[in-house]
Amino acid sequence: MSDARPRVGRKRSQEARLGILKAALELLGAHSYGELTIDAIAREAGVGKQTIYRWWNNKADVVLEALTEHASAVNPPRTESLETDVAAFFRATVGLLRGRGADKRGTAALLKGLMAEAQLDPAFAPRFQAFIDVRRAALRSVLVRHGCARPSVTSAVELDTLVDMLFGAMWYRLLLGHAPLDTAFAKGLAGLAARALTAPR
Amino acid sequence: MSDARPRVGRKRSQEARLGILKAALELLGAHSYGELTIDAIAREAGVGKQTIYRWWNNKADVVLEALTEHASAVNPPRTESLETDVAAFFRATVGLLRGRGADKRGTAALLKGLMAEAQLDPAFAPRFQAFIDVRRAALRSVLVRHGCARPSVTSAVELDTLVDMLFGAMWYRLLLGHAPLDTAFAKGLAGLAARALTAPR
Amino acid sequence: MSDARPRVGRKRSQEARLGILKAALELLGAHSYGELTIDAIAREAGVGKQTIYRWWNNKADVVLEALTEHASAVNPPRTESLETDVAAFFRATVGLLRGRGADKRGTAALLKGLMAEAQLDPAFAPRFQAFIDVRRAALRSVLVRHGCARPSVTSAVELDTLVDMLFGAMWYRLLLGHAPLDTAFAKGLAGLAARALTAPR
Amino acid sequence: MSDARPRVGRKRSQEARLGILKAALELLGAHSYGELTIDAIAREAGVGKQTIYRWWNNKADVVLEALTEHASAVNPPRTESLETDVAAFFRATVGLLRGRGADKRGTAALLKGLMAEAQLDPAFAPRFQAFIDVRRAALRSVLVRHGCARPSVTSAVELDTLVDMLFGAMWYRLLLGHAPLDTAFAKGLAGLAARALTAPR
DNA sequence: GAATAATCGAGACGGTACGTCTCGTCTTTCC
DNA sequence: GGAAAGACGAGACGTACCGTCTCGATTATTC
Repeated sequence: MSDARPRVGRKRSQEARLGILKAALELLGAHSYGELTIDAIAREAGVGKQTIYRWWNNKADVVLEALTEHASAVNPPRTESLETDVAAFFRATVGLLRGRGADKRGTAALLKGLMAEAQLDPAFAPRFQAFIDVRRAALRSVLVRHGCARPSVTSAVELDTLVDMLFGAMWYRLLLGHAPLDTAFAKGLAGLAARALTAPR
Repeated sequence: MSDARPRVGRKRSQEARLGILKAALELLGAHSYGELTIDAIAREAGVGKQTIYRWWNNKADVVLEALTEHASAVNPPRTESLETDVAAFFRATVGLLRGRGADKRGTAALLKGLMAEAQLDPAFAPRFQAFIDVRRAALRSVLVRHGCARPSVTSAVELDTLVDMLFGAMWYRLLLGHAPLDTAFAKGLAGLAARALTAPR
Repeated sequence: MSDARPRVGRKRSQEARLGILKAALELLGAHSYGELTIDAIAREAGVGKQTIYRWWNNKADVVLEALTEHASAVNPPRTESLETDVAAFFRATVGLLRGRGADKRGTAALLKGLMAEAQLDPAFAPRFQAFIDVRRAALRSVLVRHGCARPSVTSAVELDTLVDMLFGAMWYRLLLGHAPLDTAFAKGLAGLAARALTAPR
Repeated sequence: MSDARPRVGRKRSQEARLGILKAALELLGAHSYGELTIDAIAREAGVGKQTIYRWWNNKADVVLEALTEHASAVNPPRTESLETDVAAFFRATVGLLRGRGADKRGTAALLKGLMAEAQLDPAFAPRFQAFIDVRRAALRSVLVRHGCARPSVTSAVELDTLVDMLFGAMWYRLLLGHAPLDTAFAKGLAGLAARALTAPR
């Protein structure tokens, strides 16, 4: 199953790999995603450009891996309230709670850049898609757990639509920035979702 | 208010202006937004690059103007059913009904490109925002008309959240392409929205 | 005959052109030809790389033009003695007399580099050839003037061979550096040539 | 004198050594010297790059060794005529008679490449010099044998100059390719040399 | 026969120049 | 003064080799 091909030759340098991811995040802390450059990453990481191109296709791939590496595992809390769970979910996704150092600008800028890149580079889209799908599945499981499992109430299609509405609203605000992505918003979102689920047909 | 500046000298060539917008749309029909280039637009339109930069800031501005020029006025139908109205709205926005010629790939690619640009170019973001706001206001007015005006039922904040959910879901699918943006989706969306509005607190 | 094509558009910047040639010569004064870089020339000249590639094919072309621009016209002195003329010719070619400033290392290094490039880059060879041909023709005319015109004495083929011997010896010493390229050498060369011409068959 | 260092450990693989030299020559048969690459040699020879760098400094060193390995010993024929000897000498040097297989393009391309490298790489120059010196000494001995030994006729300096003229002419034509390096040329060269030696002062 | 040591094929590494591309500006000539 | 043409400075792109390094495997020698 595993293609254990690289048995000979020098092994991939983890130092270089982590250095590149770290450099990407640090540069994203100081400049916008659009200003990020493979050249700059290589310079900052003290690495040859070829070492980046050997393992990634472009800066979007690097940033995506930096994000997944950096992001803690997606295990949303299992509380009683759907509102709380959804809010926690958004917090985890957008990184409302800023980290230390390089994370100054939050994960938001990073996510926006990746979404932009997925639009401009068709080759990157599926990789970004896969990242997104994990989140979608997680949110979906939260909704299922909160009592939308009965087919009589909500069909699978409706469930997917609801996931799109929730995540869609989040991304919409994230991308456009016309309104804050705060807890109140998450609560309102969850409330509307709950009412949609419990309303009589 | 009116800066009556261009009183002397040659007048702006409408031929050039329309040629540029037309060239941009035609090129977008053949290639992706990311591949679009100011140089290519100028070449295709038989125009000097300076003529473009004199009136627009970058390709995103050109494309945005081409879109607004091209897009028919936003006047969604006023039917009895919220579902129908929402579906019509989406059709008008995304251009589900493909046009002829340059519009082969639909407006979808164009919108995705503009959203991407708004993420990467901070200067373009507000202009794109303005374009978006018009749509948001229109959808909001549709919702209001369909009986969500009573403060007892839905607060203004909730209404905004609902708009974000509807438009968000649409953009989410548009940008990620994980599911079709068809009429069924529009109907499902509208149905969930209606139930959220009518459910008991 | 003259392709008077570029009638519109910005004209070629002579400032840039001369700046590039000057930068190339200055860098050659400080480093060897092999160390010379298009990047460095562009940086030194304060010029975009594309401006170099627009008018030249590679660094060899730049250096060749810098050399011809810099070299004064080839008009060897017309003295009575063949020895003197040949010596003067070599002096003019190799640049035994060092110039001021950028010419510190003499033209020698430059010529060696161009000859090397002509071996490595087939596309450059004919351009270098043309440069060489001018010199060959000039030396040949010197020989003719000094009494080798009588077909009874020297055939055209022999004359060519003699030119190859004279220039060949010069280049041989220039390229290998096993012996000095001084006036004594030039005199000895001319003496042997004169004897070869005047010897009985 | 002998640095009996490698007393323990694995011995140098002659298979690898010969494979590298063979690969270099074969690649030189198919491409120009300038296109030759250490990477390509290693790949073609099925050898690690380090194995090349352990024993040679760069591709010029490899090619030079391939040449000396490949070249038959320099023992020019001792005939009565100076013309014949010189012609034979050139044939042996340039390899006018093409070999079979890898030698398709003759030794010419190889020699040109080495001369070019000697100009660009100061570290390689002396090694190439040594190769050249052997040839020079051989040609010189030929001239001496043919009666130029009497100091009354030709001084040592003049003899050196004559060698430079002969070899110089050959290299000049080899490098520039403006005229063929055939037997007629060799004969003409030898004839002029003979006349220069026998002419009265 | 184990320990030591040097070589081997493989291939990743840091570095650097390459030649191309697009950007947004500037200059020229024409209208 | 606008427009078409096109050169300009700037700088990132992705590729190609360079010469070095790290692997694990393979011979030799030495203890």
